[in-house]
Amino acid sequence: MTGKAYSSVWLREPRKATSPGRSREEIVRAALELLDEEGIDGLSMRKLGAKLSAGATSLYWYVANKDELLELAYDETWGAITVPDPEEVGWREAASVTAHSVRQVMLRHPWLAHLLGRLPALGPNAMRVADRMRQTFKLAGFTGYEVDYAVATFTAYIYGMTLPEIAWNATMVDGEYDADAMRAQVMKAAADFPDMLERIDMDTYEDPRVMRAVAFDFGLLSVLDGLERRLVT
Amino acid sequence: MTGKAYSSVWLREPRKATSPGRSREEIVRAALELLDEEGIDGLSMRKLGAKLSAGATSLYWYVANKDELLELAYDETWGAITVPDPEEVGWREAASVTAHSVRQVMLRHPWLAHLLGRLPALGPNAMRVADRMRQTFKLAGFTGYEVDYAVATFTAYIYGMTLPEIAWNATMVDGEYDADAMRAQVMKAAADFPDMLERIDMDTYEDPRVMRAVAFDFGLLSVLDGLERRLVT
DNA sequence: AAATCCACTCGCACACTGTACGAGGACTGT
DNA sequence: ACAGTCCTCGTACAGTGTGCGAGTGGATTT
Repeated sequence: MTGKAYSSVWLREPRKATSPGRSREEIVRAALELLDEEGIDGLSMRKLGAKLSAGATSLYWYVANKDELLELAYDETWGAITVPDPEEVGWREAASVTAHSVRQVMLRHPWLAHLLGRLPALGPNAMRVADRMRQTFKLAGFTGYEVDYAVATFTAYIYGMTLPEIAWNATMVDGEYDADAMRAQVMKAAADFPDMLERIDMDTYEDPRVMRAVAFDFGLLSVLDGLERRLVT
Repeated sequence: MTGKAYSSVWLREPRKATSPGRSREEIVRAALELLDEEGIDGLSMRKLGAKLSAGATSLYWYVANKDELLELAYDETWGAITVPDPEEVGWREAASVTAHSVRQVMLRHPWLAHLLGRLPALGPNAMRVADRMRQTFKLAGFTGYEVDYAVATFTAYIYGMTLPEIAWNATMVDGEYDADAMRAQVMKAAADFPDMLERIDMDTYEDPRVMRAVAFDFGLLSVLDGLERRLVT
């Protein structure tokens, strides 16, 4: 027996927008605003309805449920990602620009941290980016499954690096915590590990934003070098 | 003016367990069971209370709130991670074993996907692992901030690679979806991208579990090679 | 022995969530 | 005028985390 068909917004026909006022696009746009302003918990159907001067349940005409709405908003952000044509700029440059672009978009929409890697990325924008990434690593010289492995490694690095950065921003920058007080407390937690203590002490003299950016470049260079090395042998 | 002090379970004194019956440890253990069995949404204070034959709000004597409970459960899983002494086995071997161990633990506790990179990892177990990782990359030859960059790159890769794997398992393995039906639908979503279609077609002939493992090793090798390359120049 | 204290339990209540349902309104084509 | 379709939304339900305050039982102090 076959199981239930996998269901995603992208696998169904959208409702044709007959009414000029309300539309799926407008709802998604409003949802994005709410998400950017108040984060993932700030988006509730009631609030979204109010923002659109509509009843909460009216939205269910355009969107099957909240998850579907998130899928739509999710794909929308993929649209903002720049993926240069690798044929023009070379694969390393293309990969590098892509990586930085993904990071920037993630930092601009911190709520993505809760969706990335959880939702299937089947929307047209995500597909476009994924396709371009494949082209990039094909041009680099990968073939067969190794194209996938390379893309997976590359994106894994970007996600894994940016995710904690978002979390950090959420508690420290937007949050209401005092940096000095926090460091003092973290040092208490690390009391048993002299090396970690020394490490934390170093933090005092550096701008964490800059550090993050430098770390990202360092890691990106490493990952691309490591991938390139798979090609020569 | 100073902001609010950052608050985490680890930065407070735990309540001494005077009562023999209920204790913080027992609550965390029960929470872990619930999380493993029913996932992150399966854990509610009421359900957890019922499991322990207690009222939901009784737990608040031992734990300040749900987030704190999650912090405790979170750290518990770090305890299961194997980090070999790099002095004994060499840094590459130590890193490799660590990476695989983290992946295994994550796959065994899929709910971690919702916490990793979101919660600060300040618990004793997480600290132990972090410290060992630093030793590993110090032994490799990194110094100063580069130790951090290397560790961050390394862990970013592991998280970023395993996170989507967990999501995939959740929908396909534990989920109720039919693989063939899903592939057919995904192909529809990728209709505009001939290269992606070709790629999806390849999937038919491979065991995805094996593919994931191979991909992980491929990427790990790349990352470690890339990091090693930072040392020689 | 009596009184006080404190560790602990928990029922109730509040504000909030997603969304199923079904009654209605508005507009179209016949 | 009637039928049908598109669209709105009030109400309701089952759930969530958790603040509050009353209550209980055992140990400590007077």
